[in-house]
Amino acid sequence: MPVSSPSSPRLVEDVSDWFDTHARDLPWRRADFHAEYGAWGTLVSEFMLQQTPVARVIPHLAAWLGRWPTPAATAAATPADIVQQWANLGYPRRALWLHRAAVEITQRHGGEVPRDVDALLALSGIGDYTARAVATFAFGDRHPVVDTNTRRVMARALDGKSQPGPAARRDLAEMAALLPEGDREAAVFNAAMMELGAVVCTARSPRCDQCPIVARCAWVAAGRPDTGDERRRQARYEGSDRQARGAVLKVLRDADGGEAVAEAVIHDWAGPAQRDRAIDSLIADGLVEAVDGKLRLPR
DNA sequence: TAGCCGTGGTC
DNA sequence: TGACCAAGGCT
Repeated sequence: MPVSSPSSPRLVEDVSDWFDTHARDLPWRRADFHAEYGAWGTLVSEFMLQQTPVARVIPHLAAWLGRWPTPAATAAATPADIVQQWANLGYPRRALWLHRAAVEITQRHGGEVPRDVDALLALSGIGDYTARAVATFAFGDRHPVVDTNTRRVMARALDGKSQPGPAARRDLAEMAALLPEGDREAAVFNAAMMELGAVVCTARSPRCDQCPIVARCAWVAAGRPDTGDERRRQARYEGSDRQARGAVLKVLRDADGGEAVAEAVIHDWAGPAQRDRAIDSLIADGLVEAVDGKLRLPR
């Protein structure tokens, strides 16, 4: 007898059925998106979705793929163009990693996004989540795809906890044990768990009255207790080096030719020490170049 | 592995 | 208002 989902077959079925009727109509879920951009489109969307909300990604994704529809086209762009086009999506190192991944795909894989998870993991900026997301959603293969939404749903429904613990390799095994047998069914279930966590089983104020598995949720059965939160808390952003880096980069993105004198990136809230620290770290990351006392986006 | 890395919306 | 949160990954 196939072990499709030993502990909760109905849970898998109900989440998948709910997804069939409630899935949001997102660009990267449309057939014409896959027909036009293939696995590269999926890969780019997943890069942008790393820690950036769906609503902010959508318009940037269309513009990006319209400009650079293939790995080869992306690889041929300059880092300056890449960082500029990334605009305010945040975490601009991701833009550089995406560019690097495009170069690697062009060099190692003949310009075709690899299907193998290990080959995907070997690309810049691709980790456990993105590698399996591409293999599953672009190629239809059967892998556990675990993001923060999936981990929260599992923590609540299966473990009776209000929030998931810190991300761990064990999450992949837990999700793998739930996956239905068929490739197609597994892909749907992966997407369904993410969707449920994103729109119903949310971090704050979950909509349990709209949940397809509320009747089998361990956390609800326990009375929705606050079981604590072991996740790391984000460092304060206001006044941080991250904010200083963001401010410096914004000046360069907005500057004519992506170039500005160092003095022009001073900010009232950042002293010269923090400014220099931000600039140095941006240079170390390859996001900024210093030439003749001027700063510019990398060429 | 813990700390770090943007930006803007939400409550 | 400020803390929390977001389809993570790298070092």
